[in-house]
Amino acid sequence: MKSRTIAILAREGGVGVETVRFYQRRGLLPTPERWSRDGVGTGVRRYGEEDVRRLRFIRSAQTAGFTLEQIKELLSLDAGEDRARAHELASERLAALDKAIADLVEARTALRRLAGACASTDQGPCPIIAAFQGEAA
Amino acid sequence: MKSRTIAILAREGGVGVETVRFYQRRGLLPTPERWSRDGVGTGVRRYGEEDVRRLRFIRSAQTAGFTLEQIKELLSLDAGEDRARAHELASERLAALDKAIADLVEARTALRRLAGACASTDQGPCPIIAAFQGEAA
DNA sequence: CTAGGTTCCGTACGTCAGTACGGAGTCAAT
DNA sequence: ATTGACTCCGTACTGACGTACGGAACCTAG
Repeated sequence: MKSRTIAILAREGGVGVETVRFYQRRGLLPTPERWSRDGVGTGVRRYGEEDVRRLRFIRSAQTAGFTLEQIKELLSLDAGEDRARAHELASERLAALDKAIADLVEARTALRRLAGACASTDQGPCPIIAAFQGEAA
Repeated sequence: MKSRTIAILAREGGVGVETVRFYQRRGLLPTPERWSRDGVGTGVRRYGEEDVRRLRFIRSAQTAGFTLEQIKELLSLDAGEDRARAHELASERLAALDKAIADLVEARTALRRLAGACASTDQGPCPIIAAFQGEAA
């Protein structure tokens, strides 16, 4: 089972070793006991499938815009029964995500106009500020 | 013309006074000379329409994901002739914007499934981690 | 003319999410 | 058994974007 060293866990999760340690300090990942096969010395910590899944989940949740603090809460909810809270967190984030997407689409429209205005003539200054006026949130 | 105090400029631009000063330090907004109507004392700095426009542009460009450093460059280009550079900056950001939007849409899909999985049953833990597996960039 | 609110300025602090460093201990291969 | 890579741990630093503080100067209303 728990055969991975921290470097392997990090690689499988697509992050750096320092990041794993950072998540442990933040309570997002468990810090297993040190362990040595032959019982000699203090050994190093070893990680299993479950840790890889948690780590990958953290990355996914981050792309959904959750903060590490919120992800920590989601992870704790995963083991518990408080589906109301889980649903609440998800809904809040979903609304924020909708707004973020709308904002970005709007910004893209404004920016396209900038690029267009810039390309439409080929002399003099590019009217950058004008291209943005009245746009975006 | 230049009749606004810094607090008024800040309010019209939708930011705080300290933020205006911060932008000045970063070279995104000009720092006009102090000026007193009656010629007595050193006076305070006054701001006009142009400053409001610049400030609003900064906010818009930020929602388009430009960093303050890039916005500074855009502002300097606005006065100049280097439309090739302006076009380059805009194109780069446009591509980044497209990717960001796609990522967020993907994250939203994953999150919707989470909320759905959570709502589909009403007992036991909400399968949060499972709902995300294999999703998102 | 005085009380209060503002402005000005430098410097310090805050947040979020890491990244880097350095020395001691540990592990795996030769 | 030695070498070289990796682990552990605390602490410090980064970068992007502000926010707060504190004292002196200033401006405005009563």
